[in-house]
Amino acid sequence: MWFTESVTAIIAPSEPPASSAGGLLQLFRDGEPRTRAHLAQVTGLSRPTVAQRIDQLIELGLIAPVADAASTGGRPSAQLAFNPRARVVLAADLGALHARVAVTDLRGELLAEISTPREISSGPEAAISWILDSAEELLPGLGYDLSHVAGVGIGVPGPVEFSTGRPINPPIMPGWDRFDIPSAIRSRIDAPVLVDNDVNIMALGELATAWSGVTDLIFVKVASGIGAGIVSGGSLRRGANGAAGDIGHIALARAADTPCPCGNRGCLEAVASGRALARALSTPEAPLHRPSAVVALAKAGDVHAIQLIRQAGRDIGEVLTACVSIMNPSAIVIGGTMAQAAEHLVAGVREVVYARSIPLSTEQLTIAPSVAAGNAAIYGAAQLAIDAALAPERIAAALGG
Amino acid sequence: MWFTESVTAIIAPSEPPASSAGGLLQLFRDGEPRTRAHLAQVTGLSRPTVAQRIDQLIELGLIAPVADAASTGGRPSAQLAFNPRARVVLAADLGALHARVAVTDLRGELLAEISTPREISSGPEAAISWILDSAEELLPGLGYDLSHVAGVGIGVPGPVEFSTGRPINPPIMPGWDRFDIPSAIRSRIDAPVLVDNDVNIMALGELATAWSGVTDLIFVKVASGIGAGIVSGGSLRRGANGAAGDIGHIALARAADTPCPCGNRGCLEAVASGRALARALSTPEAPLHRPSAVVALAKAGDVHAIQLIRQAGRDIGEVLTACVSIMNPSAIVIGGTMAQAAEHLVAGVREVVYARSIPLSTEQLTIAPSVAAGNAAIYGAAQLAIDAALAPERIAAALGG
DNA sequence: ACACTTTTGTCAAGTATTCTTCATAAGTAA
DNA sequence: TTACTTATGAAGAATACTTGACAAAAGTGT
Repeated sequence: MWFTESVTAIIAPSEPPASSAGGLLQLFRDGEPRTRAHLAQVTGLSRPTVAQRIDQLIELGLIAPVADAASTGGRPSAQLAFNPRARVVLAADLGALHARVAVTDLRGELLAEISTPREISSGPEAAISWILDSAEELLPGLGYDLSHVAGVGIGVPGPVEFSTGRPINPPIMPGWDRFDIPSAIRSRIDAPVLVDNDVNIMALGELATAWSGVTDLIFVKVASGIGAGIVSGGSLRRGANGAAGDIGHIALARAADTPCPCGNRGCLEAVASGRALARALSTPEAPLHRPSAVVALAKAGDVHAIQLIRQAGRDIGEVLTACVSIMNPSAIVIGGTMAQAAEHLVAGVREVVYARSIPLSTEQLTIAPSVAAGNAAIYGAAQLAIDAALAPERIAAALGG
Repeated sequence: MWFTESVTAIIAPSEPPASSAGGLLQLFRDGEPRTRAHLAQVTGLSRPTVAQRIDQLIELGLIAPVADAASTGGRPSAQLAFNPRARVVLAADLGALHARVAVTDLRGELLAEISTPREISSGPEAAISWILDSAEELLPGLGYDLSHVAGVGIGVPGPVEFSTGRPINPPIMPGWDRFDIPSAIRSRIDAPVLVDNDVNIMALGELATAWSGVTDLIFVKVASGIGAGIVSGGSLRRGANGAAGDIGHIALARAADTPCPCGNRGCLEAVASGRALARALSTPEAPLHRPSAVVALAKAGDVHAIQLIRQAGRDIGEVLTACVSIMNPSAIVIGGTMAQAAEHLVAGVREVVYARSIPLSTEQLTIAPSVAAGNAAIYGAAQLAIDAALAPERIAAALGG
């Protein structure tokens, strides 16, 4: 059954020919301008055909002429380039205690955003309304309205069934269980809506921002908790239940006796998360509640805080060594609140990973702090939306309708 | 650069339209017979178009008419089915001390095979010759010759650069480093040649044999050493250096002080592999050299051996718990020599994995001994060859030439 | 200013592919 | 046997793509 369906999807005519206008558009997504002659050459299509496809894309506004190329002795080629401002996408990052909505262009460039403290526990209806209202607030100033939104990407702090966009038993999102987020959004926006958990979204954002060309990457978010987004073979791996990358609850020898809120003992998260560090640094006189407080101490030069962060890096490195052996990635990126003290954290991770792994696995391995940093989630959400919005089948539909 | 190239590949005309004859063939690979009308419906193509494609496939012999379907009141539909005997593939499994070659049909059914003790250390030229000579010995009896070989799949006991089919720094394959296996085979067989390490091949074999429909599976080979083949999102993940799945050298708390031949201490393999168990059970009077000897003891009811195997299962389970958290597979399959004592090994694995993992990850997780067992490698090699042989672009080429 | 080069854009014709239509074949039910 | 149903196969119509050609555009060099 699955087989029949999946293969049907491959050969169904709804899937446009790979060399359609949509396929041509993919070539432009790197932002490089191209001439029609060049396109005809690389695609193998004839010039009239390319010209016709290009006309369609110009019609949609997705491609626009730019300054001509330098002449090579005769008439200079007219150059065409992707027009990322033809439409916009909505990117939303919902955290436990904050929310952020951004409008980006089709390259993922941030055009405007609203960020506010906001509790996810106030429920899905309110959150979705807030996203949509924020969008309607931001768009006019940019010269757009809801009808220009080509896609919506949303990150939430919990597990999500990606195919339906519904949170599944999220521990910190009361009222969200199996709530149909895409339908709620689509009541006011006619565009694809993609929902994923925040860590996956951040992995995508980091990948798009700083690691284009990398096909195997692990993004580790170290904040209150610890999680990872796994990119393998060029795309995000979500696993059978969308639970892939949940490295916070892998057992750590050093943590054997420490209880973890998950019910087990010895989880990585129980000793190396921002929450754990905050607790360890708390004194009755000066209790610390947030991971950011730990970072602040470290930045202020507090030796104890720095030592603890470094040790947390080692602990995380211990678990990442297993990840490296299993996945053999070419990059490990450390993000999340605690990565604001990245130097100490990354140093600890490197120390352990390079010491423990077999040479073949670390030969091409880079371990680095997140480049996208605080913007990883919003960039990732935008990326998810853009990929859906510019998929060839969607372009074909736009031309057909 | 990478981007341009990969997208070019997508839209290049050499890539046949998804609805080509080759695409149609994929529908038949499940073995179910189908009518032309049904095909037209599921593909969205018109009946004459389907008929023409089918004619091409019949021409190639890949599709053949079978008994008509029951009439539904009028003329009964002619049914068509995949003809797995149109051609054959060669599957080879080279181990450290044995070698095996099989001829299978295009469904992976074993038609004939040769198996022999053979040292991989005798070098690549001799091994390749042996494979080819064996093929020429087996094929005539089946009514085929080398020209009917549509693909060759080879498993070797070491890391391989899959894209080129060359072993890379293999520890136990002296003389094979960077040897171009596909070229050597192609000197006598004009067909795609795929080479991969034995564990990956076994994972594919197991997947094809017993887990069709499963997209996320971890196959663990427990023999002299310990390794895993990772299937995620429906295909094998090899990682950045082809080193993915190397779980034998993940650190294990219980093994902290045990030295491992890899140079590190505390590797899983150092305490839970067949080699380690054989050493642990050896006495000066009765030294054990092979994992199979350990299995034999267990089968004979030796309590100490059984206890050790069970503990090895727990140790492996410890590492697999990390794998489960990272990949969230829906199946873990235990294979390799030691899996001949599967009940004890799997019991140990289950004990730890189900105890340690978070519920969401284990919700749909099956842990089971290999079904393909001793045939996993040869089935996997066949599968690799078949997939390459029946790829749409190859069908298109066959029709074009 | 003028000839030359090179690219673009477009048109007409030719080819290949796919769809539509219709006659025919092969069964069932009365 | 006859009427009816359904699948098949072939011919013609429609569509999409390619080829080749050519005029126009926009540069360079004299």
